[in-house]
Amino acid sequence: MSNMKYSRQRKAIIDFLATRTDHPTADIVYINMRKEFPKISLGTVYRNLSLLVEIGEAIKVPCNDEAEHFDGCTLKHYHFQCNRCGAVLDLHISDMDSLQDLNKIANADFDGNIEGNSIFFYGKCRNCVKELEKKSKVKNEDQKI
Amino acid sequence: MSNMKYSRQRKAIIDFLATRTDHPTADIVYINMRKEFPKISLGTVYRNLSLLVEIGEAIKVPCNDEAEHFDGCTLKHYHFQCNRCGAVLDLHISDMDSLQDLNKIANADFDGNIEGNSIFFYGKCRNCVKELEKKSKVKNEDQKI
DNA sequence: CTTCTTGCAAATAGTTTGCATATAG
DNA sequence: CTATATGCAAACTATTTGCAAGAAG
Repeated sequence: MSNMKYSRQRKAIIDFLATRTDHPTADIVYINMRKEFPKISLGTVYRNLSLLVEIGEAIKVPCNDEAEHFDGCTLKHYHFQCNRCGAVLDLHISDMDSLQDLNKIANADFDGNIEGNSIFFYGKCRNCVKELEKKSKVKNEDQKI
Repeated sequence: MSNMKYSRQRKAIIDFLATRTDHPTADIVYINMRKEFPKISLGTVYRNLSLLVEIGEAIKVPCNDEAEHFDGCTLKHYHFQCNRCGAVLDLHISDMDSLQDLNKIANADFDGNIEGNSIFFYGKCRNCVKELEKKSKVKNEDQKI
């Protein structure tokens, strides 16, 4: 990994991920890169994203979507996906203590070695909660996302 | 969903899922169905699997694999994936109390509505732990999975 | 110069779908 | 009979890869 050369495309992808909190898919990254590099290819985007994951500058967010989501923030945190609009959001839990022993608890009944876990929350995001409130008040209005 | 007709293929898929604890992918189901129905198509397998998921007779196991894994056991339990051999196993946690308040804890700092979570554990399964022990004793032996 | 990176296009893996035929009710 | 299910093949989506040309060190 030390044999990595600088590339403007990679730099742009890193910068882009840093500005986003919504964990874009490779395709979203691609679309945005094309503004600056009209001829960039999806292959380049994928190659760089997995390279960044390999060297720890990004993580793949495990969520139950068809497509992989990428996160430029590698600090430990949890993720949430809205099952109405599909947005993937960060979740910062202040009371982490409750989660500390999760692996230990799970290992108690498991014949093997548990090394980690990934927790994924789902529900309705703030916007969708609002939308739904509106809809229940004005029932004859069409659904707008 | 009440307009569902009986089919021998669907029955066989349900029975097959019930006998397996390792959460097969659609492809594995397909391969096994071909023993009884040599001309069954992957399309039929996929159609039935998603139908079963819809009516709650099976669940999609959320794991970070390329392919979807299906589980015939719809009772609440957790999953584990071995990051050496890729096996997906069930995890039965007896001390569930610790997990009860997870949504509540997460919701405390979240602007929206958390409805559920999925926890996925990873590490080394029993077999791989054994294999690795063997390897560290007999270092000149090749890796056998 | 040598190695890494890119753009392009073709390949791949998993899954879905249109359609004519077969089967259940 | 009528509606649902099947087999088959083609379509589709996300991702990966081979290769010749371009940029970095």
